[in-house]
Amino acid sequence: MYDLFFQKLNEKISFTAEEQAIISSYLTTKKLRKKQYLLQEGDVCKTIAFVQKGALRAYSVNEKGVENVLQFALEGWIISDLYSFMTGEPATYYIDAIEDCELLLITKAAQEEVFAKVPKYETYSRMQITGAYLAMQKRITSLLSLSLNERYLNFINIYPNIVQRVPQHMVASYLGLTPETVSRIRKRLSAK
Amino acid sequence: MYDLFFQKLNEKISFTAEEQAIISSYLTTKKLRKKQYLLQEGDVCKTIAFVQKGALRAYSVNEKGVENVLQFALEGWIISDLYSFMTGEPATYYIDAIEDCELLLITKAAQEEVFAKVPKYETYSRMQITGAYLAMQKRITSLLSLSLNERYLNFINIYPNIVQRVPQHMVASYLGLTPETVSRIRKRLSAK
DNA sequence: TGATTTCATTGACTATTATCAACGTATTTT
DNA sequence: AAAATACGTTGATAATAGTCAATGAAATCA
Repeated sequence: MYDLFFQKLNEKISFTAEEQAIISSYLTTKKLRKKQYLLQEGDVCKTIAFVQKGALRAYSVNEKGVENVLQFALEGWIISDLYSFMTGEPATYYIDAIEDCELLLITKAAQEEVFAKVPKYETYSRMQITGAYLAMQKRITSLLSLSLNERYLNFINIYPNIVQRVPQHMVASYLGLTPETVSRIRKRLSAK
Repeated sequence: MYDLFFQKLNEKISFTAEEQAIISSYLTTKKLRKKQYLLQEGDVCKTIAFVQKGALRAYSVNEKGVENVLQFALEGWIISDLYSFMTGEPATYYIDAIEDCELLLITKAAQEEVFAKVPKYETYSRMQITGAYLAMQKRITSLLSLSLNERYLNFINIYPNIVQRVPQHMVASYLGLTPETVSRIRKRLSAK
């Protein structure tokens, strides 16, 4: 049932069967159909979601209605409005399903009980957020120092599976480009 | 001696005097003169540095010799090449002192012993990196969705103290702009 | 203190990408 | 199955920031 979830955990730290049983007891499952929201701006984000199946994105919408994609999540990834989750403040972005999804959810209260009962889970959690921090740092470096061509190439190198499953205009938004520009970059690249 | 350091810790979680004594015993101090390196590209980053006094920056240098500022750190902040620190791989960026600095250092081995002896310190560490992650997320949003004017204004709003202490061309680099562009933005803003 | 280097500003020019609009195709909805 | 919507591509144009170069001021160094 929770195979992928524990596979990911055990890649970083090994958990015993008992520990896994304790953790499991705090998880709930949720299915989302394509285009459904997991979270809407203004709601408080009550859970962190682990993706068992499907694809989601987190995005904000500015005054002019322009969408900015902050994050994608595929199988094995985690997605949440972490600021809202941590503070209880209303969310500043939306999370919705790009494909039909199966998720595992954990609430803040549940997470804290698991931290208390299975300290290794807090270590895992620290390592997980550290990894997310480092990935984000790479993204900033890519935004600051690469040409648009390199930025796109770098992206499809790191996330080949995203490019195949996500509409191009969302990728453009993630990269800070217009859809037209991504289309032209692809054209240039395919000409070579 | 370690006043500022424990002040920062206690803002998030309170530590007893004993706990603070244990943690202290794992810290070392280091002074840096302006322009000295804390870390050079290619070295393994052995420590995380807490800034007691002064200002530093982390930056990478590309093939053309262009510097890209990834991070600033002032009093009370933490700075490190976390990827190198975590993995033991050679650092991909430099850290140097913008002003004379006084630092507290903790090695990876020391950190792990402290995690074992004072579990709360791991909780603190998780919260600290989570905060850094969220700050970085805001920076990405600023890079993706704000006009250059707004980006500069947003920066001086969040970090007024950095603008006063750091050369303008480093701020420009942090914002992904040329020094000329920042100069023109400032001119435009002062005209209003 | 005088010399040297670093830094910020300004102007002229160029390259690049966003914007706007139109079109054809694919996908979704009813 | 037909209609409506969403998506990607292409072209023309405009706006914007980068590049290059020169200057003066400030900070650093010897």
